[in-house]
Amino acid sequence: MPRAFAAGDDELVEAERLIRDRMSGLDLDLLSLAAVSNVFRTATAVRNHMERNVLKPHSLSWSAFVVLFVLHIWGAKESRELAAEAGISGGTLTGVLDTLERKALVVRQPVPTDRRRVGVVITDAGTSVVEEVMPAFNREEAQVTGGLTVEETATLARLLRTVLRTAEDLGPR
Amino acid sequence: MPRAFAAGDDELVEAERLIRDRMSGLDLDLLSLAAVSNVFRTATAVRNHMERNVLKPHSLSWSAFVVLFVLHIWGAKESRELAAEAGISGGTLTGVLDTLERKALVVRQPVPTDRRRVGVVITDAGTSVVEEVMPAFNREEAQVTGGLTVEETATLARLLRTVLRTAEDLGPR
DNA sequence: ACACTACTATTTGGGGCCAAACGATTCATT
DNA sequence: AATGAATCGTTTGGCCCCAAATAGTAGTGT
Repeated sequence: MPRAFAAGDDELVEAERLIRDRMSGLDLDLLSLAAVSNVFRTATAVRNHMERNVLKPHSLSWSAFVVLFVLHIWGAKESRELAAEAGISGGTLTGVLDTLERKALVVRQPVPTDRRRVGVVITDAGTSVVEEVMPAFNREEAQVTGGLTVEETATLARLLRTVLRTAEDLGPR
Repeated sequence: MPRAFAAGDDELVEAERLIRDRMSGLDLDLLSLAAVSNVFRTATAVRNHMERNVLKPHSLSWSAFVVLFVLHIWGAKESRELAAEAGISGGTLTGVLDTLERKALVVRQPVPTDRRRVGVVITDAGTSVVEEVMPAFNREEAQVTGGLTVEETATLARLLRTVLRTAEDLGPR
């Protein structure tokens, strides 16, 4: 929803004219600005849409669903890997797991061989939730990409993967 | 960073095989799943990169910077529009403005004609920050899109804009 | 055995985020 | 003028988020 960096491809909207004017002295790469901005704008819009229409009815946060999804795919995971897989920090995962465990969608299990580590297992209730939410989720995904052809959708995924790799390889530095 | 929905175009990674297996009964549209997932993954990775390498040195949050940027472009804005432009809720903006005002980067001003409304003006210090951060920000944007040709970058922006429009038009329902 | 180092999940502190409730103000109808 | 609805920014409550500090555990070398 942020209109801040609004920028299409051909159509030059008022916002971008303004940006160009106000930033003229700064010698910016407006093309990459538009692309990256649209990544954020799109992600925000789609995520809001998903949270409101799919997740909220189940009282699930985004991260909670991702964690549940990962567990459903992989069966069980230890905290450490789970956080990496879900793309959140360890400290955040602790809170998310607290919430999920309170709802009995997930269970923490001590690892016998190493008392530092904690295993996480999805419960039957948790599995039910994923299997109920996932199709609805995917239905919305198909909706939001409905304006693209199949080829365009594939292209979009490919181009994004390239950017993703670059960003990850760039690292924190 | 979330590897959860990892999915490229041609290369079938382990994660997607697993997803296909575990979700085979659910009849999912894996193409739109891959595209949408990559939007999130890319947004998260790039945003993390930006926050760590560009924003954090200035002790700025993502939203704080967007708000500052909007104000720099438009000069001054009222709360209501500012929130819409920055893509955050009114309640969130209140907090962000508190933070920005505490740092003297922004000032709240009463609107004479309507005592419900509040105008927000960027200070000289705030302007300096934007003009200092923006080029660095854009440099990183150019970096992360460095793996794409100019045509591909433009295509990416265009495809995303289509998805963005669709998602916004879909609305909350 | 002992210290040292490295790793684990958790806690802490400071924000950010939203929806819903709230109080103040304005507008519309009467 | 007065009442009622609409609109504004803020507050509240609950969750998410991270980085840094912490406590507990395991491994390593001496």
